[in-house]
Amino acid sequence: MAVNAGETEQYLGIAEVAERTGLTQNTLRWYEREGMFPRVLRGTDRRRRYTERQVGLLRLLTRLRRTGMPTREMRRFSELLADGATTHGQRLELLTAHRERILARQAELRADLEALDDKVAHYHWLIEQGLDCSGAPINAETDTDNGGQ
Amino acid sequence: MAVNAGETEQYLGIAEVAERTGLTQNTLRWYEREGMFPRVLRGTDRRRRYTERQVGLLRLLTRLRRTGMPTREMRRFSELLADGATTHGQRLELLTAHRERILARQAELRADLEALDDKVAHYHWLIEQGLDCSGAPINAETDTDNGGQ
DNA sequence: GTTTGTCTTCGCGTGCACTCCAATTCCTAA
DNA sequence: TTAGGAATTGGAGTGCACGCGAAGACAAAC
Repeated sequence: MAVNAGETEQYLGIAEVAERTGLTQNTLRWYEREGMFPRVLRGTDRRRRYTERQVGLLRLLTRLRRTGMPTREMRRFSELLADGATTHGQRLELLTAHRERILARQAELRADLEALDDKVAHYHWLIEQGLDCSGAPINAETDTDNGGQ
Repeated sequence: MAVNAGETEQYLGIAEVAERTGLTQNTLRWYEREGMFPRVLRGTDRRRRYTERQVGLLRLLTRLRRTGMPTREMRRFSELLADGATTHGQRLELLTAHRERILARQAELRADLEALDDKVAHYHWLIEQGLDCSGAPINAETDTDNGGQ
């Protein structure tokens, strides 16, 4: 430990950032190499020194990725960041477009969950009817179930 | 067309099933080959003949996959189907476990969407303050933004 | 009876998002 | 001064879920 022993203490080493963001060290390096994250400042020992602000950005990126944003869009976002305050509009555009995808995904999930619930209810019903526990009655072909609707 | 010309008409060709399930023909064949779907009956010409019931099952499998079920679990489910009515309990178990995952995913999505909304609001505010459109004022370093709370 | 078109099987190829590795560098502790 | 341990780099490998193309079979159309 004590990555920031001889320095300002306000900078974070990669190990701590990994722990705080849930990303692995490998992923952090890979994001940076591939341009998904702006270049991180290095100390005199060539090691990465993250700021609190950058950890915040990583948390945002984690959420974007987890909600299905492809890496090339994260890259695009990172480029816009590097271009400074003149790109706020474009960043907003990118984020709102992604927001729409999340909403669509939520609707899809809801519908899929509902269908699954119907199926679960159906199985509960079947079991209550005694159609389980190796007392297989009537027909026992390959497609004995997956009922109607 | 006319896959079921010389036969009972109640069977469906792979093309129609692909269209009705949203899966490609490749995926349908692959599911079957890899055991994610029970063996499909063949006609005299060796081609697949699906039943309406199987289309229903495919729709369920599509929902399971779309909601993140790994293929080995779909395989497991398919095996249970082949074992007939004695496995209703195990199928129910598998489906309810997956249901829990969907609920967790929904909660995660909600939280991520909320964070994104905060971010979007932040950018709206920034732009209203005039911090856009190449009139970059104050500081224009690499990390000029992504503010904490 | 040849063409056209759709299907078959088998197996290699692809895209994405990491993940791991080897060789090296640097700081700290003994 | 030496050893240990954590971090660095570039590049190769992995797992998942398909995608795709070749070679051949068969039915209906011409």
